[in-house]
Amino acid sequence: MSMQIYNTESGSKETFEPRQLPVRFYVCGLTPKNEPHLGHARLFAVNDTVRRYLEYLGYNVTYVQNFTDIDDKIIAAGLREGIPPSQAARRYTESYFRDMDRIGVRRADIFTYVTEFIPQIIAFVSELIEKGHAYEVEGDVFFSVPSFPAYGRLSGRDADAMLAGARIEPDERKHDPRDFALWKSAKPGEPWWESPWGKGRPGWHIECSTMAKETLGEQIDIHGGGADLIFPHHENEIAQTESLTGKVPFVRYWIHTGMLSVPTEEGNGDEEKMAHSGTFVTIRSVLADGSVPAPALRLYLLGQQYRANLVFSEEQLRASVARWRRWEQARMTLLRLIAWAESNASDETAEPGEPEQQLTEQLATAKDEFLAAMDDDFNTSRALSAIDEMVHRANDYANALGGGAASPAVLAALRQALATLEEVTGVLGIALENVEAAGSALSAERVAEIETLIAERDAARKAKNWAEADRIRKTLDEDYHVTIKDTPQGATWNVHD
RNA sequence: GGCGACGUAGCCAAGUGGUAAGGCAAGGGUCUGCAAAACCCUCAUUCACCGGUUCGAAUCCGGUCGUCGCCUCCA
Repeated sequence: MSMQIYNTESGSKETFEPRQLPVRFYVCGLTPKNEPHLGHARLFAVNDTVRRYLEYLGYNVTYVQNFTDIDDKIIAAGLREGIPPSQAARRYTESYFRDMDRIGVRRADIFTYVTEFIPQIIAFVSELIEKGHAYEVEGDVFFSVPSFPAYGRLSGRDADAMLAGARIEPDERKHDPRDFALWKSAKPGEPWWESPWGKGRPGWHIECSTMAKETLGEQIDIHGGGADLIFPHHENEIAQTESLTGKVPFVRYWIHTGMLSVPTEEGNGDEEKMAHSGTFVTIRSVLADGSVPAPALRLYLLGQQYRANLVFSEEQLRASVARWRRWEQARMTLLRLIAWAESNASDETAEPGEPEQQLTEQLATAKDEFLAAMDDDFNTSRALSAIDEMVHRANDYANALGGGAASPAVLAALRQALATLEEVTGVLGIALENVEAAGSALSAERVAEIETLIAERDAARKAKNWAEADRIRKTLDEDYHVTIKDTPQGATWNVHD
């Protein structure tokens, strides 16, 4: 079964066949005008997962993402904070990297900034004018929608619908109400660049057409973005690029991620799309108190098929934290058992026993399901279930292991289970250790103290001095925030909140 | 008003013709000196509602109700 991708343009799943290698993948990034919110987190986590899966399948991928670092909202952000627009853009670009690093979104191969492509944008616009697809009016340049008959192909809108539904008064300088700005003349006090049409700056839309062409070429394989960009942004990108190059299609697969909304404060069951009317929950705020490890947030965001709209829910976020902790614990258990098996090796037969064979088969079946789910338009919800199954089976196997010595077959089975678990979670970009918690790691002295106490407790337990054993456990719990787990292979511990 | 999507258990969510995955929550049990974690069992005769097609539908068709997104800055 080959991989299927739902293409917005056709409205159906299509077999993925890249035009050429590397796969050319462009994602509409954000306008750095504020702290990134959960909607951004979802968008970039989803596209990062698509990228990781393509690479997992063996494709080389060139992944490009832009920052629209000049825009009305950035100018407003600069005014709001009393800093130049460029500085506001830089500040929130840094916020983007900070937050995305935390939730495991890998850096793009190429990040493009609109302000670094002004000459190319001007050249693009000039050529559109020469080819009769654009016209200048008083320092502004507009794209002529009627010059591009295929307009509306992506969003499924016809001209009548677009005109009938228009809620804003069209600029009367436009030849057609649907025409949109390619270049905007500068108003007093705004940043500007020199152009053949006077001082001004790029309109929204043209930057993506230009930067995609400059970095990936005239035709690309995958273009991602939020579902709210289908119209007009992506419709306009198609019009600009195809009018310029004459090559169709500009994009082979359009991938649009569903919107994330938050319940309104009234609590009446209504919800509002994130970033609409200024309503948004920042990534930073969700991760602030440490109760939601960053990988668990990513797990939450991948919990639904990416095209569906998602209503943010604290309760579901907590459910994802619990799920992630179970995975994390399973990994810890495997690591612990592998260490134990390595130091307690027996020279028994290397023939795998019934439990080992069973575990191996169960994990292979679950992995097949994982791959089938990902092949089916990146159905991460299904894929997560497959990982649950792996964790489940690994824990089951671990529970059945006794003390004593481990045969080579046991060690091999444990290593195989760990490798499988890390492989599939790696494809989804979900780390199985809380790197941020590890950053506040205990000192060596502290660890030594803890291990001394554990040794004392073991001695007390061997002597069946339960009162002393419990006293030590209580000390560890309250003074060291350490939870003890007794296993057939010895006591283990971990730090809790 | 136009375009599109959706409506599955207490919550979230897979499932596009063959008899309802998974997670969280809840209840019971196993293991344990007691715990913790894990594991086992239970938890939708039913998929918004009404008709229709079919041997058979959550899945297809028609209608009704409801929700959401886009059409305007947005990821």
